[in-house]
Amino acid sequence: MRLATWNVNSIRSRADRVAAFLQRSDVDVLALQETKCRDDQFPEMMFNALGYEVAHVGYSQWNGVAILSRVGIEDVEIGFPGQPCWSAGGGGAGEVADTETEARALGATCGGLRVWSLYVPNGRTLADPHYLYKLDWLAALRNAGADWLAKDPDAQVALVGDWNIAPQDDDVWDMTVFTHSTHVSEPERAAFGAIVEAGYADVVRPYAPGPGVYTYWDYVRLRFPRREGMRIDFVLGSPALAARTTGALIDREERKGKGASDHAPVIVDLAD
DNA sequence: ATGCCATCAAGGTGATGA
Repeated sequence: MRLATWNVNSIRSRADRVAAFLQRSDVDVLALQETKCRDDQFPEMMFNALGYEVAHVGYSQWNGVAILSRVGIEDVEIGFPGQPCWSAGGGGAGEVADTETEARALGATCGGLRVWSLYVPNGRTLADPHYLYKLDWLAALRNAGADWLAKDPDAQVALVGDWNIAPQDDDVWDMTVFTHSTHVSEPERAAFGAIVEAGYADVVRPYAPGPGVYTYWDYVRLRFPRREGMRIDFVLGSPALAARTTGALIDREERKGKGASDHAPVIVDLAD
């Protein structure tokens, strides 16, 4: 089975590229992030025509996650247990809390594999409330993930998507550029490490070692041709899933040309 | 060995991204 994850930065702008990628790469299950649309706007029929079933959650032009599968989609779950809500404006006396669970996590069982398509909050800046939200979100994900393995240590679980964290210094092209930035801070790296500690291994890195191996390149300042990127998209697998992994790759080709997402797809091959 | 910011909704600009 072939599993992939891709932050597409708008599915409506990228639908043709995604369809071509599915066919070219022979992917069975594809998790998407940043679809940037509501459910009724998702170009589902185009993927149905290629043999894929679609599960999606999106409430507005922000966030949005999906799973496409040609090996079945069962037990679709919007959000993971304990997923924090984003809240703003609710702190002061007399203020009305503005809270919502954002469209950042979608689970589904595809061909016996429990897949979670995840779009971890960006964090914005170290001083921004969104940064604390990001850390809370990751801590809650760790707890949910630990729970799944406590209930079934042999579960085949894939936590995939845009983690918005560069866990190692080699995962950015120049650490000096990221001083006092999000994505590389110790609390973020600790939060990512806690999920690894809970039993979810990066199954891609052994097959795509750095330095200089990235999944994201900013649109500005020739970042891609200059090979100035970040490794922030990951497939973390439970022990049973990691044991099945036979290969992995980051598809840099998809970052090339007009109309590319700023992220490249990450692909994992699993033994049948 | 790629190509010099993109996306959305709303409005003619602002928010978001990492």
